[in-house]
Amino acid sequence: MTGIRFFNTLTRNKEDFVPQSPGRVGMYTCGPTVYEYASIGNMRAYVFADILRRTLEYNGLEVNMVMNITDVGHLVSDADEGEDKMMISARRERKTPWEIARHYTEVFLDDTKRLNIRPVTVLCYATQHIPEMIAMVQELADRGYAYETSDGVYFDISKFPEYGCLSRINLSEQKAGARVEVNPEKRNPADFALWKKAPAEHIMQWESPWGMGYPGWHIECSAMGRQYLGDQFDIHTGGIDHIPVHHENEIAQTAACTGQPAARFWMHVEFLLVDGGKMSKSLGNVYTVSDLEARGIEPLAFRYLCLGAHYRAKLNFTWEAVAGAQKGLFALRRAVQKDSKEDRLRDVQGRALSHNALRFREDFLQAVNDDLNTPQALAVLWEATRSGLGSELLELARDCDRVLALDLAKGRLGPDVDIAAGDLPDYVRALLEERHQARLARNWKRADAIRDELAGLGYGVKDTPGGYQVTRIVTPDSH
RNA sequence: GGCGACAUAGCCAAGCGGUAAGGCAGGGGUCUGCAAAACCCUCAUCCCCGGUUCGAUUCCGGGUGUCGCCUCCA
Repeated sequence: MTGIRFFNTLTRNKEDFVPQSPGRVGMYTCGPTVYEYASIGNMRAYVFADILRRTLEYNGLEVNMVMNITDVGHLVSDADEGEDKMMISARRERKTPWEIARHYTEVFLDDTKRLNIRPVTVLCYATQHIPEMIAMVQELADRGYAYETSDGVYFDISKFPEYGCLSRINLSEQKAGARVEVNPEKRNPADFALWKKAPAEHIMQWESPWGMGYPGWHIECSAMGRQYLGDQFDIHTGGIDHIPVHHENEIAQTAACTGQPAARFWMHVEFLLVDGGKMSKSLGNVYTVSDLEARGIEPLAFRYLCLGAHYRAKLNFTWEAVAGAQKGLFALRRAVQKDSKEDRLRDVQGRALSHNALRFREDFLQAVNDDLNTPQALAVLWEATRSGLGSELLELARDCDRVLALDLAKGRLGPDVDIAAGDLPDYVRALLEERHQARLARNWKRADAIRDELAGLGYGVKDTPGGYQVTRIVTPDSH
């Protein structure tokens, strides 16, 4: 079997990946803070985590994948300043934080579904694990890593000399407080909140040894990761922006309790850029999966776009690029399904792949196992489409799709959607019939005129040896 | 100001010591009344300048440029 190699942020090296328990992998993915709609930038991170999970499973490993939903405690600033994001959205939308969380969680899960991201094994909500978090904060306090201030309980970074091991940051070189005023009660500028004492207006608050309050964002992940995966698990994933603060803090918290940095492998996805720069609200380019659909781009075309770039490289999102991805995906499916007539299909299904197809499968496996080189994996599949595999190509594609999840065997084949004849308005049917007669009479002029007319009405006609085919034209917005 | 990443054809991008994967777009062709689809062919010497090497897009140094983090964010 081809060995799996992953880039580990902790060591900055590609390393052989071997699960600590044979055959089983425990992984934790930092989930969304459900205070607004997730952008396609967020979704890239979850597509990545999904590809990682699927690749492990493709290798025959059983994956226990845990993801959190942060529905409390994520403040506006990671420096523990500002308000809880949930509270701000609640005020803005005149709803309770609970309603906010429920709504955005639902939309998020729906988006992941449309992107063919498999449901995780354990989806855990921060608000449902408060006791575990309190226990961990208490443990840190008992071990001398935490101290109480007037507004909360903080982690004392000076007690954890390894702090910075992930981001390789030298705290003494950082200009903490250069831009934001540091809480004067903090012993060290980079100390972070484990527990925040809640002001009366904060709706989400719980009883604790330090009074009413709510957990810090970082302790949420540490506590839940530990609860579901143990003191030391295999992989922890997240966005590259989490390296310096969130994951550094997670490592500090867990290691202070267990002596181990939570996960053996830390894997991080790069950012998705939009038009060469960061997406931002002020530029109005924070797109969601729904925005893509509104422009006629199917969610899976975005997934295809993500797969076309390596996860550790920045990916530049442009409308031209997704449109290209959409066309490429259609073409790939067409190539795969070309020979998938039902009878032939039944013929090949379940049969072992031929020597030729197995070679492609091996190349594909090698690509994804090499630190998830999905661009290379896609190239292998494209190569296979024109290598004369015949109907067996479909079986190969099905197999690859266990990782890619692009609906290769059943997805849409083009921008136009076929319509059943019965759904056509009478006048359209009349035009079609007239055109058909015109063609039989070799009256090309009249036939083409009708085709144009139908196009104006939103219907496409294609002539095939077996007759004509009608489609509803849903061309993507050309922007 | 401090730290870091990246720079490959019109676009999205692999490769990272032995003379550049793949997709989209473009050009040419086969087929079809035309169109669509399909198929075939075609389309780059890798930001600049030095250095190391038999040999560099791939390593080192210096430029230039872009992006990011330090402040919210996957």
